[in-house]
Amino acid sequence: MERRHDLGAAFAWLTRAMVAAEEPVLRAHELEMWDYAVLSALEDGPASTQAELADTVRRDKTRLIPILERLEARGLLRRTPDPADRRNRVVALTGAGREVVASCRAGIREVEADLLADVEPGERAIFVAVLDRLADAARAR
Amino acid sequence: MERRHDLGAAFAWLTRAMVAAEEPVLRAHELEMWDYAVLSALEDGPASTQAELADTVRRDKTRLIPILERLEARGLLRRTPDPADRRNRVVALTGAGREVVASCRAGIREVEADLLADVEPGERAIFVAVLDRLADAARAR
DNA sequence: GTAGACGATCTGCGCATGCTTACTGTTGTG
DNA sequence: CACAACAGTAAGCATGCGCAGATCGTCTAC
Repeated sequence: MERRHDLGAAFAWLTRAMVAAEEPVLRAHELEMWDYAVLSALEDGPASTQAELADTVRRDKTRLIPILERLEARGLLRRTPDPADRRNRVVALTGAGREVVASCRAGIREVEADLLADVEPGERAIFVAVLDRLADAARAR
Repeated sequence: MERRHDLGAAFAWLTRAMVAAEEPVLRAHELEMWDYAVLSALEDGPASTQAELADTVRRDKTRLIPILERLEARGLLRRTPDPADRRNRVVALTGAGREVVASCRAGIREVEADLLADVEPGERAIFVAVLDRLADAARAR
């Protein structure tokens, strides 16, 4: 019987550690973790409704609203009424938002590199690839 | 520039997914997640103080107390005053506790196997090994 | 056109969390 | 012996969370 931590426990610890390690990066850009999550989700393209955006970032749609307002007030994103269905508000990054999230990501990549510094490059690549696939699968559920 | 999720986001999603997937296993043993975490932490040996135990499971010591009382009432662990320093209560698994946690772990290993089912065995071994090492490092901080 | 569905928003409930304070019993140090 | 430090316990506070309900404006199907 192999002797190791439960995967769930390992994921939980690493989540905590990453949140803590990334906090200075986000604070340097005056962003909360959820702000970054939202901006990051919009990088692949606008969200056609706020409800859809709430779903992709796994956050309650009512709790998402203050975040969107803050980010819009800072000029990082725009909410435009959808002319085809005026119930919807399309959420899209602005140029400034794209810059901020790119800068954040660069900082976060450094933190990640630090975490993985002691892992041999070959194993590191496999680890990251598998993690990415598993995350996709977990997200799809 | 490689196109992938942030590690932190991946860890967070997988944590959620594992908590959800393991819930039926724990419920079958009438355990909360924290109950399992406590019992699991005690598997390697008794905790010489409750504060130390709280620290290893990363839980506030005052919040740990009701958990310990519940588990002790169910006969899964024992809190014995330390004769050498009667301020301390040594927390140790009972035989029943050891059985329950072993049974839980077996169920959780199945859930984990399910998660990793689509990963090729060689990559799976590397992934699990690296994850385990990273978790240890994150925990030590 | 009327009814039902849906998106955005607001408000509030219940729950879990980490922290803080306070109290008691115990230890050991000066 | 007195006093500071520490473990265990209890109680309270502020925060953040998901979720439910209500409202309003907007579609869409009949």
